Amino acid sequence: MARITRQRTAITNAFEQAGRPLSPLEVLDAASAEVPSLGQATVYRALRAMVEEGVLAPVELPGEPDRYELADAAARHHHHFRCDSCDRVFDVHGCPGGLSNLLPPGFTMRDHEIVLFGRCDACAS
Amino acid sequence: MARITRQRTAITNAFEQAGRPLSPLEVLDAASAEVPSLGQATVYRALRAMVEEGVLAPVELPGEPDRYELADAAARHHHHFRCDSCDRVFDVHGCPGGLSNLLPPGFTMRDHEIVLFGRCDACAS
DNA sequence: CCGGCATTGAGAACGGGTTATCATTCTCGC
DNA sequence: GCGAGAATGATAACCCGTTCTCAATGCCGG
Repeated sequence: MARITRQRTAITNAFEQAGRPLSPLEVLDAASAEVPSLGQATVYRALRAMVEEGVLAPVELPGEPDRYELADAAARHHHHFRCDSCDRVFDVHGCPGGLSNLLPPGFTMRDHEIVLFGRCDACAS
Repeated sequence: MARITRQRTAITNAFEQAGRPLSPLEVLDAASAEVPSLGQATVYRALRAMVEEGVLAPVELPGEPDRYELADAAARHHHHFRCDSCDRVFDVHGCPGGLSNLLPPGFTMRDHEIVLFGRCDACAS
């Protein structure tokens, strides 16, 4: 995984232009505009490689296939919003905090995840 | 789905004794103590029927198969804790609130989910 | 206590997301 | 510009949770 190919460039562009977590299929759709012959095997290979390289971070939501987002975006603590209508996922910045107060006695918290569900701005209208 | 069988009774007992969300396999393990011949098809059938009857509610967490919990427990707003060590899921009562403040402009929130990760009391020691 | 028929259980089949295969194509060091 | 070998793409295969199949079992109304 060292060579810079048209396919990898198109995949990277897809993430930079989207600015939100993308599923493998969304990546395929977006990058296909740039490289029409793009196959899903290539997308999966690239995603895996980019996660190993630390360029992408996986985003997993309940009951759905993994999505991915650029690691530098993931580095800033944030959560996710999933639109009921278009199924797209968006980053949500900020965090209510105080979650450790909810823990039962004897439990210790390492991390937490918050997912909001509703309608995005495009679908709300 | 009208008959009361040993299998269904054992499955119901498993939930009442556990007091936490159970995966189909956890249900199979627990109820097998009471009905050794229990098959997984029966567990899946019973879970589906009980969800349709409104007795159970599904609990979905990122990257894992669905779990289920008694509907009356689910009726009270709560969230979930997943132990890194034993993979069990527990209910967590309470909610930080104020999540709608995190929404980007134009977005509307219908619901939210919070999952805490860490070690349960049994695994912390 | 019978008998109809819903339920069960073992195993096969399914479905979707993901990964492997392998001949072909393309990148890039030289 | 060459050539080694990495990357690609079409397709088959895989994984694993879930559902189906069907003969055997067992619940329960009468």
